[in-house]
Amino acid sequence: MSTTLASEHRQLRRDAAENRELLLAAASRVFAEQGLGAGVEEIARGAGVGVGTLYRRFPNKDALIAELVQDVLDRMSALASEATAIPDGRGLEHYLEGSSAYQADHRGCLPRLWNTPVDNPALVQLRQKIAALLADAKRHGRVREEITATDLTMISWSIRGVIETTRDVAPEVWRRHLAILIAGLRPSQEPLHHKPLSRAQVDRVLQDRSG
Amino acid sequence: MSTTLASEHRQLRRDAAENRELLLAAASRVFAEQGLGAGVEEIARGAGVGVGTLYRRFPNKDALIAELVQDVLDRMSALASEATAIPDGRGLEHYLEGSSAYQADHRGCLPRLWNTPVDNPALVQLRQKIAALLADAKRHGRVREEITATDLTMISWSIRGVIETTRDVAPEVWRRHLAILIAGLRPSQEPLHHKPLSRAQVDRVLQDRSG
DNA sequence: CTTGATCCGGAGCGTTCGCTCCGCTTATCC
DNA sequence: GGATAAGCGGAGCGAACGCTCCGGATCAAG
Repeated sequence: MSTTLASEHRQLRRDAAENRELLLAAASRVFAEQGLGAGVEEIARGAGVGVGTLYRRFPNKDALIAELVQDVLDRMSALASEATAIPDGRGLEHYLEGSSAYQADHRGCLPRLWNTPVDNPALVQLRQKIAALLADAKRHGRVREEITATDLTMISWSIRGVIETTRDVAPEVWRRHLAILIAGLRPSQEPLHHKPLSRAQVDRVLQDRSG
Repeated sequence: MSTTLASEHRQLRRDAAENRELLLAAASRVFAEQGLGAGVEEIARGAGVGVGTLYRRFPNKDALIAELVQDVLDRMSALASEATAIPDGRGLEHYLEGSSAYQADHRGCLPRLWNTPVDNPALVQLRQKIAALLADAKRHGRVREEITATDLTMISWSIRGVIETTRDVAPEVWRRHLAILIAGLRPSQEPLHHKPLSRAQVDRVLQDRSG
């Protein structure tokens, strides 16, 4: 009863707070291994608690997933920051490889972004970093001018499709697919002929997934 | 009792045979609209019959899906044949666009290929046509030598990911994604650095999906 | 027309999955 | 240590889905 309403949620009993953390850790692990389709029972068992406890800490499965989004965004942001240090406009390629590798190791991590509001500060910040990487790549002539940030989002979705399809048989082929995509980003005589997604459309894709 | 055992399945009563066709037509339509997740009840209703009838004609849902594979393969083959007539090595690009457009209009059509045996004659033939298109594209310098037929399969999976993600918001953006991919296939100074899938790996991906 | 094999509809079974409810336990405060 | 609010496990609910079963309808051969 010591915290004010301003604080996110009221003080939990020590055991309850601990279980909450155990649940988040178990969920992260189970989702990474099995994808978001993993059952709540398995997550609870992984945390050493019952499903009842899970549902006392989180209103539903989606809310539990939403809490994990921050981790993904933080990891992506870290990757983007690392990439910023890379010279000659190669940072963008480095970032695309790193974020794809992360996706490959964490099954449900991209669809997990479903539930984040589009004005999530971490997301906004990540987008800024990616935009900077893109601008740098263009400046060094490694990416053509007509490529937009939304094209990079689309590329993520595309790589996700390859990873999901091939993970069991050839867990590293997405790298070849990414190489082809990167080659497609290079300056070229042939324009692309088709309009990119607008930012609003990307947001709607992310949002529509929640319902 | 007039047909010999050589014929696929014994003579059905007229009403039964008719219902069988109605079910296939309904399944094709419902799967195209809703994807393979559509319930059997809806398919039966679409055909104007009960679920019992569906299960008397087909041992299970997967078998019903498998019967539809032939349609998809036939359509793809037709597209590939059309593409063969296109000059200057542009046939491959035409085929990729056509098959992607077909996927965009028929939700479950690519995962539907799950259930086809890898030695399905129609599949073998389709692969030959695609290989010819690829060779022609290389001959005209529109695609680099290191690209393999399995890369094209991987590209299909990738486009499928984009289509599934964006269909509701921007049903045509997959075209931009494909344009980037095609640009990535063009001759280039930079080699791809990563090995392609082997044919056997592609087959295993298709096969593993059935279980 | 009769007769019997064939086929039909749809209620309902078993399973899976997200989620709730309740009798018992435990941390925390005095 | 005693009181009590908070927390706990897991049986079980309801919905969704693939599939089965059976009493009654229907086609077609004689």
